Amino acid sequence: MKSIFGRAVRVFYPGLWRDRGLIKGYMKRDSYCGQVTREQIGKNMTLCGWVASYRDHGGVVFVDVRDRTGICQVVFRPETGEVYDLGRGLRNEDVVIVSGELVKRQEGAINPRISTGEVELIAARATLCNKADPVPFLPGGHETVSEDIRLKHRYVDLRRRPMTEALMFRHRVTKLMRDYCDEHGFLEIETPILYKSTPEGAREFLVPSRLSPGDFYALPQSPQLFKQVLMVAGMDRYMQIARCFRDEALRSDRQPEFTQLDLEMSFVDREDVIGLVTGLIRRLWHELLHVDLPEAFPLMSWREAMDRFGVDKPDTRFAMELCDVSAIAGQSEFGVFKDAVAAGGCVKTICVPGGATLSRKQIDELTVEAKQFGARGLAWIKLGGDAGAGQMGGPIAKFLSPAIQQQLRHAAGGADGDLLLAVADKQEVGWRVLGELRLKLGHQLNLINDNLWNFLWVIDFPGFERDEATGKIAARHHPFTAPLDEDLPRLESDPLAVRAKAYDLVLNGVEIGGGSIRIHQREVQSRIFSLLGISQADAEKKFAFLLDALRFGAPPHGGIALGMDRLIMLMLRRQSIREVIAFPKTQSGTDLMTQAPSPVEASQLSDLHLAVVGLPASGAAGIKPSVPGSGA
RNA sequence: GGGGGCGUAGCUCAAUUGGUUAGAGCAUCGGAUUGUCGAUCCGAAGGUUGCGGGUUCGAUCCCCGUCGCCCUCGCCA
Repeated sequence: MKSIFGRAVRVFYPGLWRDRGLIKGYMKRDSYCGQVTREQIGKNMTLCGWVASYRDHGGVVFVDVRDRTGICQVVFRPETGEVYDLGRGLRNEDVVIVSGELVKRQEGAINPRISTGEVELIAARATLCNKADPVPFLPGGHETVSEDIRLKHRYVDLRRRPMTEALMFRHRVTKLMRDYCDEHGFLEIETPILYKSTPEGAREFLVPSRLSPGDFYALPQSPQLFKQVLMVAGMDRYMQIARCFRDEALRSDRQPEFTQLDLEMSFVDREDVIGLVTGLIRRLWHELLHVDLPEAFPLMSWREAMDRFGVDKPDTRFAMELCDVSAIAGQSEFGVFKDAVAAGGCVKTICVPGGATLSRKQIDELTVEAKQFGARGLAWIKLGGDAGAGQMGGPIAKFLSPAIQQQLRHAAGGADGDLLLAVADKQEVGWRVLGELRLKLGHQLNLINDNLWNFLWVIDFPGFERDEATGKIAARHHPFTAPLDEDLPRLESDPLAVRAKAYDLVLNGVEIGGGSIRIHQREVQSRIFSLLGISQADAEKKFAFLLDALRFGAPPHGGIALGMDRLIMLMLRRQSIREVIAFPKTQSGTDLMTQAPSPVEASQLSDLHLAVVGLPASGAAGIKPSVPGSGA
């Protein structure tokens, strides 16, 4: 059999091993534990791995040996002397090399629960490479170990089957992405990690410069500007599995450093990028999940997404869509509705199927939720129920005439037994509140079919929005996003109505990627800058290199970035991206295994011309608890 | 930065209204055991109840503070 690693690894130190009472012999792995099969019965082979479990019957001893591919049972027999003695001394997570004949298991001793359960290796030679201390938890255990323990001893955690599989799966995803991009003419090009600070958007990690005292690099939030420069440079198509950094609060689907599949293409329009990425996703699902996705994913305008689902990343696996009933509710005698519509706002509803059975307490909880998202209150109407068939119940029903009630019921598509929830407010509040309640209720009422893979492209995003705090116009995506051609004339007259050539890829209500066609004309770029209140001087200062590049021959170009961590999390149906990242950080940005971040030597600080100031009184520079939770 | 949950043996969890020496399973150690596979049986060892303070005759339990982890809102062009 061919060597797995393609080269022999010299690890044989006879003297050392003999001193430790180990078995002599030079053995090189020729098989992986999880890959031994019936067809190999009768062959001699050598396995390497970790002791997953041992069962000592006084005579025969069974040891399950595990490597990243799986588990194989090894049998130690008394007649093998010192090999047997070694075998019966093995404990969990000891590292061993075992050679012997692969045999068919006896009748009745077959274990159908593991793929190698029909065979076993009869140990003829064995080497104990390293005795393991008792591990904090067993990788094969059935109990759920708390996440901080897992993170602290990640090397043990990664031996657990689900984690090993996640990392192997992740490898296949990135491999396939590279292959696909290569087939489509992309070049993989690295971009700098030490980058220039561009204080738009997310907070950046800063890196002090020793050679330029007082100056700083920043870690890139994404390689955005570099990939555009690569297009100007004529590379035509660029891809990178790129690490990105953002110093913002963490969530279960957010890490301070994360990975994107970053793409950029020249001489393309929106449809080209969408088509290419759709093809990539279809390939991934076909080859890795054995699911055939439709040839094209639905396109939905941002406006339609907001009107129907209240969010710009709709989960279309269930209905319960938003319904604007302003025209009807504005005619009613219910002051809250009437006033909201009169003030230029709206009345929106969702119809909760079977929701009439919700208790008053549950509805009150929804109201609390609604207020959290900015609503002043939540109106509710029960259809049918105590009020009688075809009637409406609840505190506001009495303000609604029979005619209005009929129209409402018809518009919202409700039937007896349903619950109407209504928000009367500004349009944005209506979207937000009902969009969030829809998702919450969708989960709560089990309306979501977990087997669906509902992809869609959200397009025609607004290019700009008004910053609530400053009142200024701000770019929604980034200031290099091209507006739709037909909206260009309105850039100055009605900027908030200008739509962008931006697109997001959404899967089951999760944004897994986004991109845009960029501006490649100087004239358009300066109009955008003046709209955003960025002076020529400011623009030069912040983005000089990009503006220069645009002057010296920029092709039309556009691209996209896919969030690798989220994508793989969804493919594997994990609850957190930490389950698909080898060494993730905690919610407070610390690494429990390495204890990063940590204080540094005073000399390191002085080399960098840095001084630590403004720490809380108790925390003098360089002093903090060394081990979490230990109080040490 | 705000809100919430959790913190007891190496791990997963118990512990009556605040009451005697804080228990169990797994892991570890010793012994038995020749077909197990979450092996089984007998025995042993293992604890600053995250840390600090307070209330009390008495605190794992109640109160305050603090640290850590998770969820969530803000935040993430």
